[in-house]
Amino acid sequence: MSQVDVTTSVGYALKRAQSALHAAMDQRLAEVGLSVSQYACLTLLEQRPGLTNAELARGVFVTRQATHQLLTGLRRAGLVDTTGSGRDQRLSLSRHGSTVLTVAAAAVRAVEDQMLAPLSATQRESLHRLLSSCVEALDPGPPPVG
Amino acid sequence: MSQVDVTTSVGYALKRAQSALHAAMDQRLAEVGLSVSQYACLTLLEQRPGLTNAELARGVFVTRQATHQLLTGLRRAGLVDTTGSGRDQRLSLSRHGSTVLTVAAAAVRAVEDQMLAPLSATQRESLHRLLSSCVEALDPGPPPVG
DNA sequence: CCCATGTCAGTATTACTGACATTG
DNA sequence: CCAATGTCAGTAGTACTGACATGG
Repeated sequence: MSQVDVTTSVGYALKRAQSALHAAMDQRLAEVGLSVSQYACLTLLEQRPGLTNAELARGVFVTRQATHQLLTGLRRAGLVDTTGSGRDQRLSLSRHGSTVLTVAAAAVRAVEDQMLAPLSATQRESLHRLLSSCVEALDPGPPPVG
Repeated sequence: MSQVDVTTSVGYALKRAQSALHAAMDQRLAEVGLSVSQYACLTLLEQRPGLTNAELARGVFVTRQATHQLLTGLRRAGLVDTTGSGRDQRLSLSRHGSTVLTVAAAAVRAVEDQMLAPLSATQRESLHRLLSSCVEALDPGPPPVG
């Protein structure tokens, strides 16, 4: 009687969908040796090579300390290269990193395809547009990375 | 060039939306002294009074150990009552718990309303339906609590 | 001098696995 | 006996805040 019905709540459906997606991604990415967070970093670095750690952090919405230790693992695995020194250390995928990301991205795409399988192309676009509206309504901030 | 474009990916939009929603809920619920997880437990207990801890755990998709410590906090705060003993301990909201949940639910509803503000009633139903399809496509398991 | 950054360290939170007694 | 449960304990993974040196 507290005015929130789980079977009707869009928020609940949203949580369930994201949770299922994350779980599926986590499972598939584990086969490539990546966590979801690591995958997110690699994806951003591929699309925007030359980011600094701080910029990367802003791009994935965590602190620079969090990405710092993420990157420690990625560097140790030889997936990410650092060029430059001092305050201005630029990040980019190594050759190996690109290869791994290609495999990982294929796995992620497979999961996403499974999720969207019951939807038509029009419905997929609708979903994307509706979700984007929701994000903007909650967070009027700037989505892209500087 | 790894076939995943962040600006097009439904999965990314989904993650962003849920993340924004969770953050907003977390902030509002903190004013009532609840975490999102605790709120989820209270909501389920209101709709299905008499659940055991193990059933509650299945309902919120975590282990019974996780809900056990969640409940420790909720009991200490006087929000949840336990009746019965042994293996069959039934849970329910206390009078105070109901009151708190009412306030919390109002806060959550406000957040959800903000999120859905740019959407028409028809669009909200669409979004809910599309998300439900996604969940089912990823996880053909049974959603409800036994 | 100032601000952003890289980095090290510690802390908090959370859910997990393991283990065990109990109960129906 | 067995399966499920409540419970205690330890572990892991993650992101956080604090602090400090550096560099432009």
